[in-house]
Amino acid sequence: MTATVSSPAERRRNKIRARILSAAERVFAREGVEGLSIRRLAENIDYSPAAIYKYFKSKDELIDELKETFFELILENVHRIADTSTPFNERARDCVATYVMIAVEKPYHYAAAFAGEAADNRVAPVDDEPGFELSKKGQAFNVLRGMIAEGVENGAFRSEIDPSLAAKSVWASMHGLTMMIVHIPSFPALKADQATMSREDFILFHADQVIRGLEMHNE
Amino acid sequence: MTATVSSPAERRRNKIRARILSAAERVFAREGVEGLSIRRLAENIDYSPAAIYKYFKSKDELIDELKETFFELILENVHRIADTSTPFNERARDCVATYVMIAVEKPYHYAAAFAGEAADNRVAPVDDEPGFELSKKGQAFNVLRGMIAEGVENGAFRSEIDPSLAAKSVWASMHGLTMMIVHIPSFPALKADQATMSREDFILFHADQVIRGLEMHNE
DNA sequence: TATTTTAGTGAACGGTGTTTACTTTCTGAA
DNA sequence: TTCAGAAAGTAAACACCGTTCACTAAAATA
Repeated sequence: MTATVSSPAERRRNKIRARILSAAERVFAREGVEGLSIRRLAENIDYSPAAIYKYFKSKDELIDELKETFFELILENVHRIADTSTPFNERARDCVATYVMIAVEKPYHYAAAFAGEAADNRVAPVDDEPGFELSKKGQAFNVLRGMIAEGVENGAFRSEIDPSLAAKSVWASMHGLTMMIVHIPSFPALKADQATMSREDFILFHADQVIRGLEMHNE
Repeated sequence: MTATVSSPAERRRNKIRARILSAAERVFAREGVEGLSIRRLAENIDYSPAAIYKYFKSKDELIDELKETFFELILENVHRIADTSTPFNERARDCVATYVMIAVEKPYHYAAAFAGEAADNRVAPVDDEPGFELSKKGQAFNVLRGMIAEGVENGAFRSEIDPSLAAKSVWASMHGLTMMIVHIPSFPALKADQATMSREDFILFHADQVIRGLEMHNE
């Protein structure tokens, strides 16, 4: 599709860029923003600190790329579950659970992805913006919205539900559990109360609660 | 209760400590951790940077006190709603909504309260630990757990629900919405989709979803 | 080949949290 | 009242940080 008739120079450049990114990824995954310094990174790949700035405008831009790649991973996994043919309610629940499970595998990435004040949180292009490409985060949101719309249509969820609104609410709930686990490593066990449930089971329990909130009540 | 027969020296010391804290609070509320530097704080109260360290062991310890005071505010507000005599389901929903609404009034405080890896997240004292005092955060959690236990008892919530577990799930959902609003200032409006609902209404909608997840289904 | 672009660097700027050695001020007991 | 010891406060330094600038060396282009 995209014709990549890159010159040798360009290919060499991309290679070095990739080396920087992969060194950064390694440090970042282990120690987060705190541990990742330009100077340390430069030493790691045997360049001067200033050299990094020939490849990235700033530390933030570098980290942004790590985050985007990470959300690509989340998106792939959620998509895989969403395209399954298991019963709808179970499938919806597993999507929520999968988001959390993959996300918490790289706690620093996830936390960083939401740390910046006003990252790119678009959800649709405005009119016909030319080169617009939705962020992976935005794409993941759209999968969620589509799934909820499906539930409303097939009668699994309450008919008065607005899929866009509900998707935001569900997303907030997923986000919350993920952040809890990220920031409180022992979660759901709180200090001095015996853990009564494994983390995986708790994630499924939570996902179940979230989906239940959307379902029909016959009251 | 606590006999405060403080010497003049001690009172003077506490006064200065309080002055430091209040200057820190002012800066922190406006600009967060990034904006609050020891040097700037020192200049603000006309002391040398090193002087701060006679009153606080580290910047982190100083900020910890700001966070605890902040959670005291949340706790008070949630308690006030919990002690109301409005119908149970409505009351439960309002507790959740209030937590979020108060929390987002000081975004930097809330974000910081969960930023540190392993803060104090106890929920009960181990056996008879002598001078143990539950953090305000922990106390707020206990209010939530009590309320859910009440719901299970009076039949509003499903009988198989474990209040401790459910409280963690609900807490995660509240936390998630709060974090979303904190990190994405325009939430629930996402870029390039028209905001279809005010923030207050969305918080109530979310709280409602969360409580619904606990309710009986007659399926 | 001559010229322009690019890759890479060392040194500096202005900032950070924290420690250390030092002086001054206050306090509590003989 | 005097005097030892504690406490309050400080200037200067340490070891970092992200970023910029002036510069050289190498490669690409014309």
